[in-house]
Amino acid sequence: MDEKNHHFLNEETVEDVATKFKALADPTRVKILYLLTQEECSVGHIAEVLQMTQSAVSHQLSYLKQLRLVKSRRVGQSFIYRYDDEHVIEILKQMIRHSLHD
Amino acid sequence: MDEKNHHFLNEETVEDVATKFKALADPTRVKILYLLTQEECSVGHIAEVLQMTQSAVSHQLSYLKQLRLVKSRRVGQSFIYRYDDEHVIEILKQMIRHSLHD
DNA sequence: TAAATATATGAACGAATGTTCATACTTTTA
DNA sequence: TAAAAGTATGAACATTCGTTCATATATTTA
Repeated sequence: MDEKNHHFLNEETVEDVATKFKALADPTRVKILYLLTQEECSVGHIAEVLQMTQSAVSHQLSYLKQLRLVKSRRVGQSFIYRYDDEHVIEILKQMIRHSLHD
Repeated sequence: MDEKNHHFLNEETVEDVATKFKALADPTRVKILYLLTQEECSVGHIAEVLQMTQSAVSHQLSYLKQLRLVKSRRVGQSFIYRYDDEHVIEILKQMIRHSLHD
């Protein structure tokens, strides 16, 4: 077994992969991102729909934005958020399908 | 926007999805699972290849086993591990591809 | 321009996480 | 059967995480 040639991922790639999965590794963020697959949302709307405080939602959106998984634009006094990484969203949908079919 | 009909995931599904992503949300576990995509491995072999202590590897394998992402069989005094959830492995590979192509 | 509305942000706190260390368990070998 | 080898496991520890609370910032409205 020790003779076998392994293919290794460089450390940077491993960290990046783990970081992106971490973004999906929390129920609140799963709910937020799943909601954003269906429509653009303001912070307040998300908070209302998910029954969470405005602050908690805002913190999580900041987190997701920093990873470029969502982006926002100002509309009046609101900020409208939408997802910004189709590949990650596709992976989220795939995991949801996997969970539902078991 | 508030008129729109949302599709909601039930709480159980959300938790399951987040739990599975959490399993992939750590560099060590990414490395272990990626290694297991290439060959079955004993605990000691993984520890040697990944330059980690036997204990740390064993703990992570227990964690992954509990989630049914890997399984093991005894061979002499060793335990040989392999992955046990093809869908999750496919998702891991997909995220790796995503990271490499950006 | 003062009040109201929507969001962002920093501090604080308890809970969860990943590793290490010591040790127990199981199988093989001498 | 005693020692060696491979693995599992529980406790402890520092670190990270997600939320809450209080408050700051920015835009709109009266």
